[in-house]
Amino acid sequence: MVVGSENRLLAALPREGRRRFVASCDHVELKLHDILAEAGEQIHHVYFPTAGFISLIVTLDNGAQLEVGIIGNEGMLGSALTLDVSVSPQLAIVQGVGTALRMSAPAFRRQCQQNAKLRERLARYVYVSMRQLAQMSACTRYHQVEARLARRLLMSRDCAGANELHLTHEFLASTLGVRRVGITQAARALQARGLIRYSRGDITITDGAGLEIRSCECYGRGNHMYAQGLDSLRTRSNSCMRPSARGPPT
Amino acid sequence: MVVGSENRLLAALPREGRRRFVASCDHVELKLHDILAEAGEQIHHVYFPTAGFISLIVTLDNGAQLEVGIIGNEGMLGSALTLDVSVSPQLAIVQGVGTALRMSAPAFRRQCQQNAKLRERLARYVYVSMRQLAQMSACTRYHQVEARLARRLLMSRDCAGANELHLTHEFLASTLGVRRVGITQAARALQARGLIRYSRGDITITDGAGLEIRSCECYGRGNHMYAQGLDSLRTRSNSCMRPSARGPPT
DNA sequence: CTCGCAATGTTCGCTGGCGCACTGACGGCT
DNA sequence: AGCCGTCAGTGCGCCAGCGAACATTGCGAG
Repeated sequence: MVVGSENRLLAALPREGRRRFVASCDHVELKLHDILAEAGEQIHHVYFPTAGFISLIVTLDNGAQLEVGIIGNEGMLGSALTLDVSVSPQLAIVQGVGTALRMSAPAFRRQCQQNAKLRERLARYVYVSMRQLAQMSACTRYHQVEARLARRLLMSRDCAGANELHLTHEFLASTLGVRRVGITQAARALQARGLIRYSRGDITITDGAGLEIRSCECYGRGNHMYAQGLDSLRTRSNSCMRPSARGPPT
Repeated sequence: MVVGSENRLLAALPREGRRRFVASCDHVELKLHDILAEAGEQIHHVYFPTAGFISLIVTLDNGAQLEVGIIGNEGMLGSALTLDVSVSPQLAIVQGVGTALRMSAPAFRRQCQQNAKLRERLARYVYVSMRQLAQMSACTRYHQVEARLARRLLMSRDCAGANELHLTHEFLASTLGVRRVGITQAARALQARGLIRYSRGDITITDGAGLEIRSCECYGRGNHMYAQGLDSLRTRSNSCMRPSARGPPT
């Protein structure tokens, strides 16, 4: 398969189990702004993105929203089912066009029951997700807009697998929970340093390494969490805080 | 057993399984500032508080800390083990003196393997924890100090099972990730409304209902999540956002 | 009784981000 | 051509919370 057209959560499964799993899936397109799950509603399908990404969004009573996580080809939407809960914890919206493997909730339950290796992988994924949520909390609290923007752009890049992104200031503002003007300022600062270029919804990362430096530690930590999730968290006692590659683009 | 001396996560287990489970536990005291787990380190024991509570804390590179969750008698410390991961995701410190049932990690793994009902309960708990983390993220981002303080006091009350709390401004500041001065201001505002009284580390909630009104929605939502966790999340499609009682004190 | 310390009260200037409103630029559609 | 919608730039007043001091109070140890 072409690099990037694979879901890395499934890629780590043994060949045979993966074939059976994928055979029960549909290949679907992720269209911009598709709502794949709503907070508190039943989960009908699980999604394993192979390209593009999905935002997980918390909505408060006053209507304020905050992105609490994104799901790219390193993860899945609907992991609550692995916890035997069929209610979606958050709103899930496609924010980066792409494709995904989709499976119905009942079929997914059956696969989980039959496939121990799958269960194990997914349990790890849930664990990593929890760490990410906690890290995001602190990030949102303490880090400044410019650093968070840099982090978010890098994460988008990793999901998209390309340095060219289609993200408007307006959208980035809503995901980071700040004003659009705040993004404009931060983006200009990054552009002034030659790290990105942008125009009318197209953002190009021109210096990924530089952007990492301006981004907050949460980017590296996140990568490291996923990297850990891929190998043995069971036995090791890792120091757990060193950044590492989640897979820079082509 | 005396009300409040029970861990509610275990209380929901069938009588026989619970007896076997508790038989493998030690009864231990939770002493103030005991560190029960460190971020990235091995989990040696799991804890089921029966009184008091444990803070989960994320630490950033610059040393800034933020409490991302608390564990009282509705939960457990070490749930990562149910995900087959033995590395603690966060720092866990006793912030409210009390008692807990403690079990070694290997024994806990065995119990999980043998006891399907236990696994089911714990999976639910992990799910609820994830929702809480996400909610906290948004709360920390958008809600003001006074409302967050009110929420935190109510949560402490529920854990302690009493309206008299022992919490200094300094401590509350660190958990909410704000300055001590911010707590002083917020606490004075709450006291002026006659909702609490405090002096030198002793805080008394004098009007719990009033405090709920001043607190942010996250308090009610949290309670509702736990309440849901106790009954069937599997089949229902709940609207999921109505507050309800998590158990006001005696 | 007194010293020391923990806990709380208070002040002052600062700043990051907010809310709002308006402007300008580009591009697709009719 | 003209229009409209999307996207970005700018200015202005505002405020919650920050950071850093310093003052006060009450309690326990010696």
